[in-house]
Amino acid sequence: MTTSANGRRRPPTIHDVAREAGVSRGTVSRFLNGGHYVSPAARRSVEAAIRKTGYVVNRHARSLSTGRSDSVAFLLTEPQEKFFEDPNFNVLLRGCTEHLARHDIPLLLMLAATDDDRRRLTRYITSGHVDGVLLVSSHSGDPVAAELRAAGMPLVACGKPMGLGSKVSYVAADDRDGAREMVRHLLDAGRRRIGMITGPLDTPGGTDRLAGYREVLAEAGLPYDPALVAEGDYRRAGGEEAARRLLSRAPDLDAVFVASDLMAQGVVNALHQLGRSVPDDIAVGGFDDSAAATAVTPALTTMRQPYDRISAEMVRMLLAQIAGEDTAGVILPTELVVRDSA
Amino acid sequence: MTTSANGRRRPPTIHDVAREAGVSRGTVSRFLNGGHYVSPAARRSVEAAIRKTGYVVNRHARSLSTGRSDSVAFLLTEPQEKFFEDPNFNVLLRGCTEHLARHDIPLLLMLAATDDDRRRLTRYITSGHVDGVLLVSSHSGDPVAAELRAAGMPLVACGKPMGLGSKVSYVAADDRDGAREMVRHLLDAGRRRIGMITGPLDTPGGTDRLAGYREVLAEAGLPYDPALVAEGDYRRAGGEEAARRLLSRAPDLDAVFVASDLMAQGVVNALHQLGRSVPDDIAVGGFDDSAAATAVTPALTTMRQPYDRISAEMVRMLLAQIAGEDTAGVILPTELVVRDSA
DNA sequence: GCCGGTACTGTGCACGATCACAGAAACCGG
DNA sequence: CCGGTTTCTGTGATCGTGCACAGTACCGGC
Repeated sequence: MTTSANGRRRPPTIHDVAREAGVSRGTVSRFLNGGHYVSPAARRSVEAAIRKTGYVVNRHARSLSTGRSDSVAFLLTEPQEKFFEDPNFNVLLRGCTEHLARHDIPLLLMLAATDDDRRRLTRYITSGHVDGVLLVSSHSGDPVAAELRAAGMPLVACGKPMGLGSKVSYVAADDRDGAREMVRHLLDAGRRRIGMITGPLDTPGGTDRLAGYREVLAEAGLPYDPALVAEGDYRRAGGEEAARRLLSRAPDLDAVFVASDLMAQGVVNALHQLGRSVPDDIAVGGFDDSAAATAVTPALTTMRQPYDRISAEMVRMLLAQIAGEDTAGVILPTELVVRDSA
Repeated sequence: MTTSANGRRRPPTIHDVAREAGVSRGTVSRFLNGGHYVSPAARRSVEAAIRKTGYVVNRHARSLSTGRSDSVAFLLTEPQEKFFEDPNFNVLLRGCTEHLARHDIPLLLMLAATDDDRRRLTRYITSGHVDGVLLVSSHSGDPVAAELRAAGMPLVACGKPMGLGSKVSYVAADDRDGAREMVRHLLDAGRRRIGMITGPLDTPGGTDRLAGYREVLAEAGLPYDPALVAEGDYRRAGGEEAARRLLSRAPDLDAVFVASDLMAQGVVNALHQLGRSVPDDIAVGGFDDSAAATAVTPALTTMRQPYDRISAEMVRMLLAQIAGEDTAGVILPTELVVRDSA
């Protein structure tokens, strides 16, 4: 006698509830979906029957019938470590979860580190399990995006996609303008030998911030010196390493614009170890205004990326696409946050 | 004229493929599921038809028919930041993903930070969208676990559950024995004033490691001094802070056993700032053997948790449960890794 | 008493797959 | 050429829902 009181394993169906409540399946179904056109008496007995049977709706059957799944994927097409380390990513993820929660839509995080994962998850997504996809990928010429769009899947990317022809909706911060403002801030503070540690230069975010840096230097009549620029990878350790490279090439730097706070944290550590004081010897400007900005001493002057607005906008656009509307790209402004490092 | 060549939006069904290939639905279905009893000629024309129509199986229909969903949830019932920071969590997650991939099963990561999220996701899970759940939660008297088990959902927890009556299968490292081995190692090195920074003491992992520490001290005839013990939260910053507390109370410590490498990293930083050298003044023993162990100088002596085996075991047990078998708890041994810090 | 309208209820079909089953075709040994 | 097995194929029935639709009951107004 191992099985419990109910010998059957089959979960209760809407039919069981209907029988228990003494009404028809249709009435139960109406009750479940808003409850319009259900008499108070029927409503009460259905409620009781649901409690008694422990009924939960079978989402496969519902989805098959309606064509919707009422869930959304958050797809990460790169190794998760890189993003999990970044406080901003957590803010973005949390924001998307919360905004979707208002519509009672669960968010499924899918991690695709390998090509094999990508294939498996692409198939999973296109086979109807989600209504739409929020995509995060720094190398955003991502074939996955094109593939999902081709399958007619609603999709919004975080960050400007690389290929312009792909017609992928996106939400991004204004990288170029943000970089301009930060470099101008450094110039206004009297700095003249300003270096930069960029993000990966095969991504739009990486190149746009570099472009802003170069523009402002040119406008100020300062020469562009490639020796003052080092490429980083948005990670803490990468920033530390890039700072060492940069200072060995150009010991006379008086400021560095670093394309992410996480890297800037590494930069500040490296400068301390090299005996340079921040900001007296060298000013450091970050980017993101992530938790890393205030976790370091001195606290970072940085460009705030409006991650709360970005997640809100991504969700809004995705729901619009799911509802059948077309959406385009959105670029949101950044904001200078002056603290102690510059 | 905004729509593309095919005016309809309806994705192709198995029926469309069958018609295109000149065979019946049954034959296409057999082809899709292993391909037994399908003649070579039929096979070829079905393959061609699938390519031509761009057919992908509708998983809702399949799941409705089979009762399976061929996907698994990885449920995190606490704020993600805490776990995402931990390199071990990434190893565990990656391991589960890979082991499931061998069975072609996608893993869906579900984050439940709030009670609201927990309700939503519990409903989502019990309504049939996944075949089983891998649960990670440090406060593992988790009501979610009990609820899912009550609904008959296969479930394996990472870490020993708090309530013994809950009958939840789990996989855990041998915390008590690991702690014993580390403290014995510190004693063997001649240390006598050994402090400890624990994990949260409302979790089994936290109390078991503390128990091991106390046992070995007692066996060595050393007194247990509560002033030498501080409670931490497994996070880097928490370790740093706990170390300061500990040293202000007991400046004559000659060793600390820290219940996680991430905290130990913070401890080493704090000790450096306080002018103590590691391991000469104070030896530091960690726990986990995570990436943090080698990211710090000196590299940490630590207890390795076999995360690759843990993930393998969790997946194996979950699949067994899905197949209808019963599984119990599994405790895996840890291993002392001697490096420079102790 | 008939009318139109509103509130409510039940029936049957559709969704897109799997699966059991029956029957056809092919093969094979005697 | 027969009976028996194996291989292959198509035809319903089925899974649990939502939804369109038909139908009932009640109500107020002329």
